[in-house]
Amino acid sequence: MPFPSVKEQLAVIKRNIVEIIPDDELERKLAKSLKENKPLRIKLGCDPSRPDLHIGHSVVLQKLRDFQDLGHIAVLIIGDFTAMIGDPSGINKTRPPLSLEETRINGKTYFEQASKILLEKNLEIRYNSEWLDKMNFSNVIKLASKYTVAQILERDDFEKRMESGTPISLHELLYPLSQAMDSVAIKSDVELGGTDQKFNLLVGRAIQEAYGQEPQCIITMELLEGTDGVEKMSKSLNNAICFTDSPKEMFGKTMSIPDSLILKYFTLTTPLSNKELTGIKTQLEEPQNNPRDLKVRLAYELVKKYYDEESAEYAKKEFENVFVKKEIPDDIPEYKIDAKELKLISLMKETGMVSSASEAMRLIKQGGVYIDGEKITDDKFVVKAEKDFILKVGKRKFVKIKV
RNA sequence: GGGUAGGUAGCGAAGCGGUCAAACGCAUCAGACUGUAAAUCUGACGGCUUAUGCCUUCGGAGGUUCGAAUCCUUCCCUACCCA
Repeated sequence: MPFPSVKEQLAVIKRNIVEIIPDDELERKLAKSLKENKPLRIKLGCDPSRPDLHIGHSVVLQKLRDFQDLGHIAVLIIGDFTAMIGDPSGINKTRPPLSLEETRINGKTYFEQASKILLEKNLEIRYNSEWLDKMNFSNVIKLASKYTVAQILERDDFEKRMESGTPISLHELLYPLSQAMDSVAIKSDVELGGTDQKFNLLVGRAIQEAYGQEPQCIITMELLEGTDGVEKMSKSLNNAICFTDSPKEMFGKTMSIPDSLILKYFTLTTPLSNKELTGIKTQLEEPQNNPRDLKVRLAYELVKKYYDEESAEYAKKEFENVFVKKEIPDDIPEYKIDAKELKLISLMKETGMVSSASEAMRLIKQGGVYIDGEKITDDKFVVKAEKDFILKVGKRKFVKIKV
């Protein structure tokens, strides 16, 4: 008997989620699957236009994994079709449409990263161009007839954009429907998503019903704020901790999150048990504890999860060295220079530490540039290439200059 | 199809013939203080080997003027109202 009891399953499923809609329906589906010994199909859609996964994504991926562990089928939908069209939603005009090939490549790296969390068994990967690309205009009209303008405009961001007068392209109104078609195509029983996806997920229910299917349950999960502590984590906002970040980066970025997020990060992104989480909560409330120490633990856990214990240990040590003891990190990029003498400004530009000479100048004047630990304040400083040295720019950029 | 209001640096938003590389706010970066936290303070924030200098910017293209983000023509784009 592969499936645990409904009760046991629900206990796992309900951990760290915001909402199940409708609650009792999920229970029924689980009971039925148990009775028929047939796994549920759990859908998660992803956008391959940005192939870098971050720990914000991990929240929902982890939930998908939970379902896998319970014996259900995870259906990962790569939204290559959508990515091919591009998503010129008002603000995001710059996002270029991808070619089919690019979406495949991204889809692949997406999967590679996701496999840090997902199991290979009980996994089905589907590209939505498989069915969406085949729809002709009459199919689209038929689909569009199943939902009303008023219903679509209920969506929060549409409403806001209407109010503020930002443009909404017609095809954007169709996106929720195309996502809903994915649910129809793969006959999903449950769809996962962040709370911001609630609307889209609900449309999925309506459309499945309109196409004569039993509607999926939806499960929404908390969104994770980025390292800035305000905006939701996103690569383009530059506040993301990515799966592909090096252990050191991952550790450092984690250390920079605001205190208020420590518990949330622990809860949503680490495998700690409820009991351990309670312990952390208590510690955070006790004033004699420095929240920094808990962040160190958090950063350690994260690196351990995405790499291993050894990397975590190393990242921690490096962090202590560089930022607490103000020492130079072990491994820093190297750059070889040929000239015997070189203006510091040129060097900074050449090594890519700054993007313009003006910026270099500014940094020097502001006291953010060090050579072998010595602050350089003269913007006309000329580097003499006699021996190797370490150039430090700003808080965390180092380069070793080789002669 | 008709009308109205608009398009300014990463975003928001002033400016409406010279003193505009363009106020202000946010974001960003650096410095101080710290726990690479928050808050706060200081400074920077188009480019140029930093200059009381030059170059490129105010939707696009032309034009008027000694001089244009500011005026004119035209084109493109957006929202709103009417049909």
